Amino acid sequence: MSNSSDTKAKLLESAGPIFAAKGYSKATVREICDAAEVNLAAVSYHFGDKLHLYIATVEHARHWIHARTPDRVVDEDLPAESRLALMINTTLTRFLGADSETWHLKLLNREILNPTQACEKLIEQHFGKRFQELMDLIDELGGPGLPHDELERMAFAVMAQCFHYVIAGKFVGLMTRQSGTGTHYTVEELTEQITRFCLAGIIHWKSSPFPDNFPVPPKLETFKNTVASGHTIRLATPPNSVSMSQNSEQEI
Amino acid sequence: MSNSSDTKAKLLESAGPIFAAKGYSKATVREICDAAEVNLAAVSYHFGDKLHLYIATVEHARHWIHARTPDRVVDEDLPAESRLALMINTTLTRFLGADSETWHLKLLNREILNPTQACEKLIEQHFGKRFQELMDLIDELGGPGLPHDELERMAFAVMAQCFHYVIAGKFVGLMTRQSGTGTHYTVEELTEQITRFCLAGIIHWKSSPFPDNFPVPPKLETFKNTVASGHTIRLATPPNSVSMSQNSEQEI
DNA sequence: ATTCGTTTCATACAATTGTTTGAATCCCCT
DNA sequence: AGGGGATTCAAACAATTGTATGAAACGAAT
Repeated sequence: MSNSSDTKAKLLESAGPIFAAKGYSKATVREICDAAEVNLAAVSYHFGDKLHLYIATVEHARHWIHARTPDRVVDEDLPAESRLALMINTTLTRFLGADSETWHLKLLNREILNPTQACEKLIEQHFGKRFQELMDLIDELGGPGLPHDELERMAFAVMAQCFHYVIAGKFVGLMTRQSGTGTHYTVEELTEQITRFCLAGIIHWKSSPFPDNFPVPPKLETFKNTVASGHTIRLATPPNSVSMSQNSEQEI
Repeated sequence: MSNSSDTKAKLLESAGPIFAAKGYSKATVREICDAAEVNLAAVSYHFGDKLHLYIATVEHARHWIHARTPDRVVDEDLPAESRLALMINTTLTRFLGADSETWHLKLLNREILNPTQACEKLIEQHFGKRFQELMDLIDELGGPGLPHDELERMAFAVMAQCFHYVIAGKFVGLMTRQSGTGTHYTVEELTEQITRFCLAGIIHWKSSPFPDNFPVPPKLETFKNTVASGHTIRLATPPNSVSMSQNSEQEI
């Protein structure tokens, strides 16, 4: 064995930033091996092929993030409002904070936008648990006994606002370019904004009515009126395993 | 000139779904020309190169979407709550409705996630105006005189929730896979959910306090405590023009 | 009908990429 | 010391891709 794990580790460390910066298909095995200062055939020897090197790299990134920013242990005596603020702040710090520039986080962002097998493990080992905690918190805040689907969608409402500035960050930057408000999107300001907004939304959820004079199913003029209403959006590929498919990949 | 515009149009029509499905770099000129049933050299002749074919295709998609689902003219007499619901429903219908499966919308989604020159035009000609309308509406609902930055971030809160199920749709699908609540994410249910949640958030915004006993800047254990606080997130590339850069492209 | 600019075509080129191969080298164990 | 498996290496292969080339076909104006 000797220094086998040495080149393997060097490959993982070097593949990370390249995969994170250029994506899977645009990253070349050659430049990864060059960066790692190992031979070209090392990938094939240690990982089988490029795909399995990628999967191993994502796993490595997950371990790094988890070891570096572990889930904070919340004090049970803390009021629910503060715990929500804490949770939002933790998420924002993870995604927008100092570590947001590391390849580890960029790679995880990729997996959120375009999940592969590695993302499933991510959900099993991390996101699933945190999401359940968030739903419990919302149930505690919004008055108990909320239907599961409403609870779930509200949890996504919180997550969506945290994720938005990461995954659509470039778009936000373009939108705010002329108003010059780019400096108002710090972790602190966003923590306060999202917390207050979501707290108001959760606490007043039950008493917030949907406008009853909402215009009838407003099918657009040229819209196909067959499935314009009641259309269920497709959410990922069916129950099957998410794999590295050739088509429909998120890329540019 | 003769049938020059014919092959040009055929190229645009055929390049659209391919670019939308596979992204810019993974789409090949060969398959586009095969689909369009034109010669390989036609791209070089009519558009110069592959990049300018892509830009022209995005422009074409924008025109198609705009002609197919024009902005609805809202009745000024409608209460602000209903107008917000209408706006949310329109956005959701556009992004999750029947047209969400068309290549035109998929291509625009790509531009939101990873803007190029084409996205700047998109913002100038469409998103910018709609965003201003949304801010005006929020100002009307949340009690007038809200600071511009708060207004802007609240507008993003609305947008974030609408966009979330599109850009992170696969992730949402994986998260809800075991709870079996995938059927609860229709345009109608999401319209009601997001509208009620945001209405509560906007209307009770001023009276929603940030928890004062929020734990001090909770720097994580192993966190670099230099820039852990007050770190401004990077939003897109600086004031310069967004172009098709080699690195840091959203892809997989 | 001839001419000339425009457009299309088959083909080739140069560059890049993932993967394989077989020999050379290293390192541990007896 | 040396045998032998594990590892590394340089080189090459096969496939793909963007682009260039020069000839052929077309169409309208003279």
